[in-house]
Amino acid sequence: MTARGETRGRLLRTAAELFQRQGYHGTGLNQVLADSRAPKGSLYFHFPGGKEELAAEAVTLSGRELGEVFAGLMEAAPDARTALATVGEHFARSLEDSAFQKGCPVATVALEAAAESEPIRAACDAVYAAWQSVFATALRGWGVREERADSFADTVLSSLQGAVLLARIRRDVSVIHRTARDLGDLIDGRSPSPV
Amino acid sequence: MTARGETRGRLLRTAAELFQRQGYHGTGLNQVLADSRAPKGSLYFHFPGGKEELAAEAVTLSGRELGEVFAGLMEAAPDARTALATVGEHFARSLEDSAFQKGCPVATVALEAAAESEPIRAACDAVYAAWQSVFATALRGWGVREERADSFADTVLSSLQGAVLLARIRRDVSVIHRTARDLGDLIDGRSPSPV
DNA sequence: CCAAGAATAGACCGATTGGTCTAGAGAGGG
DNA sequence: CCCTCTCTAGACCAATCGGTCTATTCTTGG
Repeated sequence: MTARGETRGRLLRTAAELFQRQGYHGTGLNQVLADSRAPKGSLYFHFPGGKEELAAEAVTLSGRELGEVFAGLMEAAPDARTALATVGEHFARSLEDSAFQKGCPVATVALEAAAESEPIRAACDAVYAAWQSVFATALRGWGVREERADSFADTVLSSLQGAVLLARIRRDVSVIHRTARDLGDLIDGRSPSPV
Repeated sequence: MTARGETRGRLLRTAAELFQRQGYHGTGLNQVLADSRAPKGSLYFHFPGGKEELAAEAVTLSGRELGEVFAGLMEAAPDARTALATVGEHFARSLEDSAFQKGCPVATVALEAAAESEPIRAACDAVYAAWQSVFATALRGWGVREERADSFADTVLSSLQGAVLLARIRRDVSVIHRTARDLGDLIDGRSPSPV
């Protein structure tokens, strides 16, 4: 019937999706259970730590997947400007395709739960660290000075996170594209491109 | 005894503080009531719309106050670089003074509730629009080309929001300072300053 | 073929949630 | 003085919360 570990995976997927849309406290376990078509016993069998453990793993999962998307986009892009535009486009499409419900899969849970749950905070921290590393590696490949790559990658990560947040609230993705372009200007070290 | 409207104001203050620290769904009305030393009847008398109306007004309040702080800092700073450093310093101190519990008073509630409550979304939207306007005005005063000021102000707002988010998760404010410096570089239109 | 462990299934729990409702205290104008 | 309106006070409600527990159904190795 159900393959080993399938229920566990389905719970994780459902949880990741719901946490991304509704946040940590805004998502009830009963909803996760119903959407996963799993009984409560299975949840606490696979995640003895309860909601907290489920959230930490869900964030880790979506973070790893999105990180792999980033890495792929970085590899395919010829330069920083193009890469940032592509990443911005990815977030913009995710927002628009979900009626502005799905922004960053980490940010909401991070802000909500980081103060009260160390495991969740650590999971979010690890995801952001991995993303930053992807950006830093790519920037080095495009000739950014070694000692500046990490710092720049942080700025890229910050700006994108903020832009996705703003876009979600405004229900308008244009801020993402403009921010991505400004980041390109910054990394190229040239004066901002005229509009 | 209690002056007119005093209870209402106390409820708003308490709510703003708790929502900033714990988010919308993470904060129960009973806690707001207890911290405000107000009975439930008063809450629903002053805020017939319940929790939703309370949150919208609380976000508006803290947003306006922080916006005034921004305006003051902009006015006092001689140039964009200095101003951004000062704003970053303000957020950094808020985080450190609160054991990384108090980041942006809007972002958490915005991400949590924007999708499910239009009044709250609109309130957050208005706060961000006001902040953006403060930055844009200041940038124009520092010689940024008129048609670029609004767009730059958006990038500044995005980057700061993201940096404060990252700093809170990492429990390390350095990303705020570095992002503020990079923003200064961008606006000055010069190559990034060597480390 | 059967015993043992893995996993499912859901009833059940106390606590808490946001919200409603009735009663009465307090103050100000007539 | 007293009536009226504002506001306080908190009991009460159904619904939902995250979590525990026991019973049962699979699956698999011996």
